[in-house]
Amino acid sequence: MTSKYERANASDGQSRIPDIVIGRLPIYLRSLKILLSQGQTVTNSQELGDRLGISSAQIRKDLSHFGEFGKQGTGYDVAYLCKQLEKILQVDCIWPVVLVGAGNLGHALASYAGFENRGFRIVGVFDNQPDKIGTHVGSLQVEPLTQLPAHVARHHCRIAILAVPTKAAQNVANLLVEIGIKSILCYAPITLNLPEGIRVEYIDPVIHFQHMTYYLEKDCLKT
Amino acid sequence: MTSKYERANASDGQSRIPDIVIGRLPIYLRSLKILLSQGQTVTNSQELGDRLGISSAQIRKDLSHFGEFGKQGTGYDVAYLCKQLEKILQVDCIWPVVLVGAGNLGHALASYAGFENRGFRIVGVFDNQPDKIGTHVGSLQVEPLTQLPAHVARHHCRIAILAVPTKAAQNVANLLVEIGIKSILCYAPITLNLPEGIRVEYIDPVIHFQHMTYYLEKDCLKT
DNA sequence: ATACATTTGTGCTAAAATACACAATGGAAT
DNA sequence: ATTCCATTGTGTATTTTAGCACAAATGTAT
Ligand SMILES: NC(=O)c1ccc[n+]([C@@H]2O[C@H](COP(=O)([O-])OP(=O)(O)OC[C@H]3O[C@@H](n4cnc5c(N)ncnc54)[C@H](O)[C@@H]3O)[C@@H](O)[C@H]2O)c1
Ligand SMILES: NC(=O)c1ccc[n+]([C@@H]2O[C@H](COP(=O)([O-])OP(=O)(O)OC[C@H]3O[C@@H](n4cnc5c(N)ncnc54)[C@H](O)[C@@H]3O)[C@@H](O)[C@H]2O)c1
Repeated sequence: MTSKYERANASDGQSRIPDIVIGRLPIYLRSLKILLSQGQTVTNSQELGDRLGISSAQIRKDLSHFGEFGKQGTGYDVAYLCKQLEKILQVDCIWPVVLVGAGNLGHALASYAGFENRGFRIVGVFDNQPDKIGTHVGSLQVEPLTQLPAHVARHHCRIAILAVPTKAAQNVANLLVEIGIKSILCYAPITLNLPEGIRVEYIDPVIHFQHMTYYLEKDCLKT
Repeated sequence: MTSKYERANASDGQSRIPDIVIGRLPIYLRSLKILLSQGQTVTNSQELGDRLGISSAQIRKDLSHFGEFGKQGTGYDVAYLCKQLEKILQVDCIWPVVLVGAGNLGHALASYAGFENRGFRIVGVFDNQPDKIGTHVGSLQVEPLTQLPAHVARHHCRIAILAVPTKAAQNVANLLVEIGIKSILCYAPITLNLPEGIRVEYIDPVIHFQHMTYYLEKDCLKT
């Protein structure tokens, strides 16, 4: 579905940076931006690691894939490292995102104010139920699914949020791919089957719960 | 060969099963339950792997940590493997969960019907804003935060969902730990600092988006 | 009964990820 | 100017994770 290594290291055309490293960068960025908002100007791999529960060596090695951002003896300039990470992740801009499914979850997402200052904006909300269409969610109005292709084309959307019922998810995902979406954040509790080159990430709280319960002392309600 | 399995706690130095293996079991279970609901009685590691984008060997090896569940030449009985995975993950029961934060996201979660048949039930919703208290979310009524400790004790809750604003998240998390919560699913975009032994899992859609954009052709709005 | 087709469970190998440890560097103090 | 200290960036070692490949088991067809 998604090849793990797609982008070359800037300094070496051959080498690829492990996806697991890329996956940690947004965590670093999130923490750095909190430091920045608190007025801290300098940090170091130890401090950042302590905050995140990651070893300092891990952080240094991850960053070293992309360049030298720190100063020996001092650490990292918070604002500078933020900027660099935003550039690496390509979030030094605002990506337009379409949201499909204007149900309970869709409403929460559409009215969420925390996307914009981290690089994303929901530019359209779509549903196939007549009674949903025209209703307001956040600052947007729900549009019919038939408008989705034109909307994606007009806004050059490459990212979609899938917040439809499980039974509709695969079909809607197929449609999204057909009209040019490259990355899907899927909230439906199902693994989608999509062509190579389409990246799908999943959010399913129950997966997290079931992971947690493995480690808990059993003390739950009998069924 | 080892038909017994042990809980992989931190103290369990000898025979602990890698956390990454535990993390895949809920994915297997989710897929198996879909097969089951479609009436399929038998599957095999190849089919399951194809559906999930995981190698068949990986699946067999993961399962082999816990026992022998398959039949050579045939594969796995879907219902039986489901039952076994539910037992291993300790979701052959219903875990009571408390939800803190009755905002947009809290509403979506509280009214979500998909928890119960996968082992979880939200038994209380809490908020500290007077205007939220008493309002209905799903089938529950929002209670004041002051009621939380008694509620957790009464229901023997060990799991909490944290859906409060970022700036309140750490404080509320500290409270949750004090009153006996062992596992937290945190929706606030922040890494919590909590004592050893408390498990926290995070859901932050922006982390997923920023991971995706690394691999996308840059074609987003300039800021 | 025998041959054949499948698929598991697993010992071993390969690859990936993480941790260690330290030379090199920059800044502060004396 | 020199010493001292903190911290980076990275070569190497260790640990963890994934993949390979096949004997053993099971069912089916002849
Ligand atoms: N609500 C939650 O907190 C929550 C939690 C976990 C997972 N989920 C998952 O997220 C998804 C959405 O959940 P929800 O609670 O918002 O459900 P919902 O039923 O409230 O909303 C689903 C929306 O999708 C629309 N829809 C249905 N078929 C469609 C189609 N073919 N094309 C476009 N729109 C379509 C419906 O009209 C509805 O508005 C579900 O898959 C659910 O399992 C939700
Ligand atoms: N809405 C989304 O789709 C979405 C998406 C991503 C992340 N999040 C995150 O999830 C969290 C909740 O988001 P939301 O959109 O529901 O926000 P919200 O503002 O709608 O709701 C937050 C709720 O928490 C309550 N609250 C505040 N302080 C509290 C405290 N100390 N104790 C108890 N309750 C308290 C508020 O009264 C409010 O009801 C936030 O951290 C947000 O960043 C939300």
